[in-house]
Amino acid sequence: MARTRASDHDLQREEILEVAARAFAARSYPGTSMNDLAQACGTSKARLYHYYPGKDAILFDLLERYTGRLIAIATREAAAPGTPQARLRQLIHAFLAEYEHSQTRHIALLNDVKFLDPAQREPILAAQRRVVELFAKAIGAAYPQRVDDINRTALTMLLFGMINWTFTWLKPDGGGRLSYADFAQLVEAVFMRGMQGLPARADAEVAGAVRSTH
Amino acid sequence: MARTRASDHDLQREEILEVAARAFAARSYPGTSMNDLAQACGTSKARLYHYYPGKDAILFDLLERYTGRLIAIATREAAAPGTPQARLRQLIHAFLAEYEHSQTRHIALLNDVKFLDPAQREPILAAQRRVVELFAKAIGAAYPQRVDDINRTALTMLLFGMINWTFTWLKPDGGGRLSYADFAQLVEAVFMRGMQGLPARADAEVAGAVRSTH
DNA sequence: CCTACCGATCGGTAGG
DNA sequence: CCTACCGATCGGTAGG
Repeated sequence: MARTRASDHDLQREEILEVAARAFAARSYPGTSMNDLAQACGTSKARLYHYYPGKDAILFDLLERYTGRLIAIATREAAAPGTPQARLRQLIHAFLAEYEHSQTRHIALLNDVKFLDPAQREPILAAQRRVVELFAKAIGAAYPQRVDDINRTALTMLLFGMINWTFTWLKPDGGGRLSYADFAQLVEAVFMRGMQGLPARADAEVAGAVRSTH
Repeated sequence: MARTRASDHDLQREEILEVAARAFAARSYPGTSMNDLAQACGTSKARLYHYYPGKDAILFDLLERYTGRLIAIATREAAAPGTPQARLRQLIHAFLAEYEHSQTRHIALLNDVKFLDPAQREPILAAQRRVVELFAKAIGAAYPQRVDDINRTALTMLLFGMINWTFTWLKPDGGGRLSYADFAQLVEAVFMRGMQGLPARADAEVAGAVRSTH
């Protein structure tokens, strides 16, 4: 046998997570029973309990893996070459590319974190905060004169709002006339042009003026 | 007695809806039992069943009233005086003002429509489509040269994305430094400036040219 | 005689 | 890794 016991175990868990993400997205976490999951997996409830100690462990593993992937993408793009604006553009495109094939996991992340107990919920929320922070940094670096402590979070959530709920209307792989890549282009155009329209910070101008007179 | 039987009945139902919206927002529809609702209302389950024939009827009444309010707002703003751009600006502000004090109902609308059976779900979805359509019309009227059949839905959902998930991060009434009205200003600035950056439609330009040469 | 409820419990099913 | 179950709780309804 080529595959070891451990790797097979992991493969089984991945299949369970795939099915669970679909079920949680369709009926939510409390609306999905372990019997639902067993049936969707074509197996028994007892078999599920062999791979995971409980329903919550399935949700936690699912969300931990997914948020880990989002952090990896955001971290990778933050270290990419090019100008800050080019990096922000790449970040938008990279996230929408990920969202295109992670719809069910994304829905579970947005709707079901609240059903984890605090000890499991906290690391997931921390990961989400980390992703938001990486976006905030990317926006601030691209538009240093437009972003301040007051509008920083709002601008970040405004950009997230544009891309984070595509699953509600945009289907993957050419269901409609507009692809995820097309939409990324549109988000980039509207957001980045929109940022240029914001008033420049007074202190940013002063800092520049001070620097230029010394 | 000043209050009639009917109006008292209606008052009771409104109080139930208020509590139910809070519960559904916090724990989702399937995660909320009739016992939970009864306890939160400080009453008995039997009393709940006196006012509503079932749990689903509570969710339906809640969502029907809320979507009705959203349609009323969008319809009112569509008929307001001023330029198309001023109307779009007013529409953004009016929706964010509504969202500020409808957070729990809004969460229930976004997460729990799927738990209604098809006969009850369809009118709610139709109402949502109506709201989207009114926004699409407002955007198209404000920027006739930037909107076409391909980007119309995407631009509408992009604007909805900016405002529709404020409940995830923006708290009502000055919890933070940024108010809902401030955020509406920011959305207006970024979106409307962003729209100006989109390429003008070829046929729109041609139509204008044709008109000017005749 | 109806409405507006009550305490108690129905038949089934949840996670484990 | 299945069958046979558990304590508890689900949405909904009985009699009075």
